[in-house]
Amino acid sequence: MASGYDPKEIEKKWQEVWAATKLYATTDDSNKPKTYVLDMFPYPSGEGLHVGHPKGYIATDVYARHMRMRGHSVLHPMGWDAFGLPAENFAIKTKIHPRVAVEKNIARFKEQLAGIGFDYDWSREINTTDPAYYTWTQWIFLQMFKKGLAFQSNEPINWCPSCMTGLANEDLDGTVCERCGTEVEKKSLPQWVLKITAYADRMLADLDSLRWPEHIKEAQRNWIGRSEGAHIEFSIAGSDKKIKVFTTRPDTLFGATYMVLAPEHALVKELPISNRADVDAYVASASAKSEIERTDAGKDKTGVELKGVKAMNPANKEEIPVYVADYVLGGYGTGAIMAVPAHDERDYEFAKKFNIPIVQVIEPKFFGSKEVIEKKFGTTRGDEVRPDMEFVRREAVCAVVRNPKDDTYLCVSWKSNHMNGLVTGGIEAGEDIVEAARREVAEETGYKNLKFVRTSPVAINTFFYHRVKKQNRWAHFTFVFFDLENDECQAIDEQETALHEIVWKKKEELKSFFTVFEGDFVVDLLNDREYVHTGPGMLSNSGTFNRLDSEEAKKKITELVGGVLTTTYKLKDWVFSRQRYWGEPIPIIHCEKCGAVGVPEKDLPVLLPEVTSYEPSGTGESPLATIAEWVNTTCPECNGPAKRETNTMPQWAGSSWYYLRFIDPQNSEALVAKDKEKFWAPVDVYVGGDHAVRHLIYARFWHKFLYDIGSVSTIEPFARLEFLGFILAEDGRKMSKRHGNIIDPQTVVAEYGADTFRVYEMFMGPFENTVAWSTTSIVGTKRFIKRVWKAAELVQDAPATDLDTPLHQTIKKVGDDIETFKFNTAVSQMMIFLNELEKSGSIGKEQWQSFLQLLAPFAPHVTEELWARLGNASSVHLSQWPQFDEKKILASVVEVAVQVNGKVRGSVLLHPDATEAQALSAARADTNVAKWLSGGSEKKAVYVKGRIVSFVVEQS
RNA sequence: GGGCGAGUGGCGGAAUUGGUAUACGCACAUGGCUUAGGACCAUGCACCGCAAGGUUUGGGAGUUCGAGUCUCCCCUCGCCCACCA
Repeated sequence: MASGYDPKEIEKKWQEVWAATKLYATTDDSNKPKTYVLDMFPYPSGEGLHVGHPKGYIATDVYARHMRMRGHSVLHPMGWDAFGLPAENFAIKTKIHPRVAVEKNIARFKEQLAGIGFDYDWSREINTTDPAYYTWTQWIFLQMFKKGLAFQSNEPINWCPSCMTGLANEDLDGTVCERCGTEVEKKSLPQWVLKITAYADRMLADLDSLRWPEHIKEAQRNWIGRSEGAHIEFSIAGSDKKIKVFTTRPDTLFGATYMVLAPEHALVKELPISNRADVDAYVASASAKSEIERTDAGKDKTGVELKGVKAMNPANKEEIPVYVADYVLGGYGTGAIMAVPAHDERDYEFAKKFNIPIVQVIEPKFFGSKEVIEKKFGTTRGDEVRPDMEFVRREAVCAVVRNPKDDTYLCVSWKSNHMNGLVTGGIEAGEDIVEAARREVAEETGYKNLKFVRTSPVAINTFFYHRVKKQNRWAHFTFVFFDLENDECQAIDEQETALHEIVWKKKEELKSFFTVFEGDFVVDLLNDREYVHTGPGMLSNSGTFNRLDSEEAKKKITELVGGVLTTTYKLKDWVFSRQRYWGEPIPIIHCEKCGAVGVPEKDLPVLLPEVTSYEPSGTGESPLATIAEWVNTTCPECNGPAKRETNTMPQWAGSSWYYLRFIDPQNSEALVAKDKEKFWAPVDVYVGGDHAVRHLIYARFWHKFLYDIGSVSTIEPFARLEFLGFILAEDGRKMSKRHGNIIDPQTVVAEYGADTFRVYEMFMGPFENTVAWSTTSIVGTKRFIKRVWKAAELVQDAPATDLDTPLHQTIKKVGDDIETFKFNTAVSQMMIFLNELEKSGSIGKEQWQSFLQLLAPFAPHVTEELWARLGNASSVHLSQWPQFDEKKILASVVEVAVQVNGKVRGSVLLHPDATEAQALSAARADTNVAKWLSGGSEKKAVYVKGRIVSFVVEQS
């Protein structure tokens, strides 16, 4: 009889054994395949860990243990991202040195982690605030400085008046500081900036090679925000000044009917404006407005015309007005736009409000090639464009007739070829468009009392093959909207009646009803009275460019007006200085004679000096600036008097390369030794969530730089990324001190044991899902572990043959599921196996060992104990992962459901290799199936091997 | 407004990718064992129905012998980005 399951005792015992035997020491053993598994390392906050933090750590632990059992050399390290504002703000409040607070927090974190039973090799622990670590952070900065990728700038930056430091765009939450929520200001300070934009295209392109969740890749793309377009200059009448704009749509230039300058734009001050007072007032009110108000996309457009100023549209040489408006942002593109109200919703809204002309220059184009039609309808209908035929262009009209009584639309359905559409027809020479539409409606449908509502400003071009006229047609459709006044009908020509029938359809039925391929567009048009066509198309009202495709026109029109095709990014260069104490000193010395000089590499690290006060000066200088003996130094180049750079690096610096240091944490010669880097890099699986987008951008940027200077051998740092879903408190809110709903993992481990805790976190739901903690549900996994404990009593020498199939299915599923991070179903499969085991009543020793091995990555302590009790001398965690036998996965008999007319009427037991004939006859022999078959004549019978038998019976 | 994703029992969630929907677990119910139990064991548990049977994966249509899964329309929710020219 085994004694009762006591997690406290066995967990402590094995953790001590593992530590004493250095069971998890990482070996750089290049004879084995390698796996590098990494969590986003934590910031050791004063709050300690809550049960949400270890979820990712458990996942990587399971994955790492499993890969080790599969014979891999495994690197699974842990460390601390310990620079940053919270520790510093705490220091300001308490006068305790941030280093002291950080050490204390780390000790607490380690204590909390210790009880969970991770397989970290603590000899590789790193800490970003350790001089032996940050010397290499500074070294990387120096290499960037040498390559001109780190440079000084005086441009106005975001300044948080509360944190008293400059911030990168990425540190903002909209327009407020993401740490303290204070509205940021613009401030001009000398800043260090990293040229991350130089890597934008590579960061974009190399995403394709990564095994990352699509939504994270998409977030990276959005963050980089590449857009291709052109810079175009507009001259100003009576001035030599020019307005330079960036546009992604140079093809719409002929439709640019006004221009807008951002309130911050330099020209607003410089131009000879006759209503100066109004303009200045507007600019002042725009800058006074909180940026949240200003950038709220939903709000009404505001702006003021610059009177006395006219710009010239370089395409059609027309004079157009210039406005200042805050819907144009100073920080993007050139801070000025050409406005094309016909093809941009924001410009449209503004133009409507200020009565500015709207000129359509792009007409939607629907080209009915064979491919397009096949893709949309899955089949061709004979109206596809004939590739070798000329097009005959016709002016045409499309009548949109609404019956206001029941809100339905008049449609016609052609009998001969199943075409469903609206009433359309050609416009006769000299005929008015609206008259033509009325005539077509009357001829085709008989309705004659129509109230004209509007014509759509947007015309479209449809290219198709006219089956009756046997020619390629290019129909230029204008839309005319009517309301039906009454049902009065005139007689329709019999010929017409024979061709088609009339149907009234509700708006929401139209999309599926239409079989003309411009149908979707027509529905959009009637859904949206203010429809603005922002897509591609065919040019109109554009002089010699008319009828050109918009894509081609982009280049040609840019050339015409002397513009330059160019690419811009949302991503801005990275403002890299912080005016704070607790960060890596930027290793630069300012000399009056030599300028900014890099600290020689032999003098690294530039140690963070001791200070008496951690307060930022508030003048834009860091606390370091107050330490004269540290600041004053000599220039490494001319030996003259010089001053140290007093700004520090942002918290992101240390985390941008830490994954490399784990590979070779003690190296004092290089940030990582080449051979070790070659062996371990890249990170095979990287796990995290939350602020991942920015961290990933920065780390990828640094990594690519390190690749360029030969420090690393891979172009990307993280080959595979798994996104972590968070754990919420039981009340569904985030766990926080403020809500008082934090659950400490130590409490849970003390009450349920580490193995239960680990299995529960993996079983809670899909790994990427956000799930609320549940103190009631965790007992389920506790029961499971206890039942495993008890099942050890069922072990016998002889294998239980009835467990062969479930065991081998479980081996396969658990292995596959760990590989794909589907831990919840891996656990559930092991529960299923345990149920089978208990039902069977006995299990062979070998089978039991295999099961323990499968469970070992999830519940390392209890499995180690039971493994040892079987007489194994070495650890289960170093044992070899069990192999499944394909043959044993297949059961010797399978239960196959039998359907009659789609309903399950019985099931039959079949050999997996049974033939269709055998399956069908067995199915027919089932009494209940026979009953349902006897009601009629059998039309069809299907057998899908091992799955299903399906009969179709026609009732007689 | 844009992008991405998701809607399955009272709850967390499964479903070999088009093949018996609701696995596994929680909660709940009944019974057992117990001095006791927030321990353990057994049974039941999508819905309607005494049953035969019928209905059910947000709603509606379609393709198919067969749809949670594929196609179209509509509704709801979540996340990220948001006047990016």
